Amino acid sequence: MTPLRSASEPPPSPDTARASQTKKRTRIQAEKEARILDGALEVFSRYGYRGATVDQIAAAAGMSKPNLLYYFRRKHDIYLAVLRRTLAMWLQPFEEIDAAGDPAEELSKYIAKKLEFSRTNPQESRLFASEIIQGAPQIQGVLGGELRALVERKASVLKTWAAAGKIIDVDPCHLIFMIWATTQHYADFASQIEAILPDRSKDDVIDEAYGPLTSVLLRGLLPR
Amino acid sequence: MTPLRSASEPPPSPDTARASQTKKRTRIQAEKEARILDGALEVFSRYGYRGATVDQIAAAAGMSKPNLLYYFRRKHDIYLAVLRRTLAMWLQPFEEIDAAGDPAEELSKYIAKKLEFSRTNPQESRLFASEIIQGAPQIQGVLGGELRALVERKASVLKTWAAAGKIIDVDPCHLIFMIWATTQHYADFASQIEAILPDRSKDDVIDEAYGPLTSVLLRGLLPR
DNA sequence: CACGAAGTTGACCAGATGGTCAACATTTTT
DNA sequence: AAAAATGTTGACCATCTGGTCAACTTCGTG
Repeated sequence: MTPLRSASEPPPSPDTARASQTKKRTRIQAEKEARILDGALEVFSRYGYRGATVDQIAAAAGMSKPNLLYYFRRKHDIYLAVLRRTLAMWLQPFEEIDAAGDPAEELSKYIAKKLEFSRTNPQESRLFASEIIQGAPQIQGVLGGELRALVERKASVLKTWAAAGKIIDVDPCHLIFMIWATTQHYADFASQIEAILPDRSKDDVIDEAYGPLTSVLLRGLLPR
Repeated sequence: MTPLRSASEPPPSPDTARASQTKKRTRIQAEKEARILDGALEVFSRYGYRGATVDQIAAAAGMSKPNLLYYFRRKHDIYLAVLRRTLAMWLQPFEEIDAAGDPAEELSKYIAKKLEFSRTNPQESRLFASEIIQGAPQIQGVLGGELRALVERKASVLKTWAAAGKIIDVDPCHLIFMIWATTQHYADFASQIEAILPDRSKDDVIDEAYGPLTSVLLRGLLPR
């Protein structure tokens, strides 16, 4: 199981692939690597790791396969790079929950941010979901380390709020899961939603979702 | 796009594969086909359609590849068969929501059933999720047909309840999505949950989830 | 038990896939 | 402008994958 290195750490071994070089990047490197990550996101989010092919990714990135492999020597390296980028985006709103803020406002802001993420980054959401459904083989470490610590920290914030009578007193982890599940659903299960509500655009559905989500979750969470 | 045929319909063309024969099935057929579907569920739910290999499925079913292909001529046929079985299981609790029942009780029963499905059939849940994340290429028809009609019917039940002041008045489709998302989360994202709550068993987590889920959702849904 | 039907498999095939490499092209540096 | 570094690619290879087939074994039934 290859661990996820942060982009700033040096590569562990000699590696001619350009994407792993820590020294200065050329203009072309930066541009091509960005295109590759975008193409890879598209393909991996649709087919999962094993279902995606390097040829597909190269085509999506608008370059030849050998050219792509000049920047990322292995399919696996591309996957780790997109996954790392995605994980960072996924985590950010969660970190921003402010213990000092008003519970109702903080939670409704968090719900709004997660819903907005489902609108603007559905592929990232699906890539993440796909990795987890498949047992999170590549990011187990991060989930059990960084994410777990973060959840514990935020859970204790929710506990404080509960102790102060500001929200109801139930296991905060499950509250967090509820928010994750309901908001990510609009990205991960978009094709199901589209089939069920064919007359409404994806954007409209997410606009509509905001009301029911906040009203049910906040009504359910806040004391009367 | 191959449509999903129901198991009782005759095959569309001459087909020597045993699984598609409508006439009498031998003892061996029934047994082997069941083993294949179980093995296929295991593999497809873990790797998705493209990521799964026929060899893997054969191994999981405890037989040789040619032997497996004697019962299902194509990988695609196996996939459709498991998916069909899964879809039926997935739909059943939803159909059982009773318009004449008490809203609070009906909804809490439905939540309990879905949560129980996540406990007893996590692979089915993940297979279904995987298919939908990948754009539902095989079951678009069913989603836009049967499921859509079913959702419309149940949505109008919720609307009736809302009109009678028995639940709050928000778009019922989004309420349904909330219940689906929160309950399925415990199967689909099990590996994430396990990483975050490593001390609790899967079964315990689902036991714990029942309280927060019903209390938040019902508090959020029912009038004060 | 005999005979046809059903079930099983090793060997095989064509195409797809991840990855390499030598040769060539372009960009950057001196 | 020449040299060095960086970027690009067609052709190629080993392996994997879905699927076939002829030969063989086992099963059900009169």
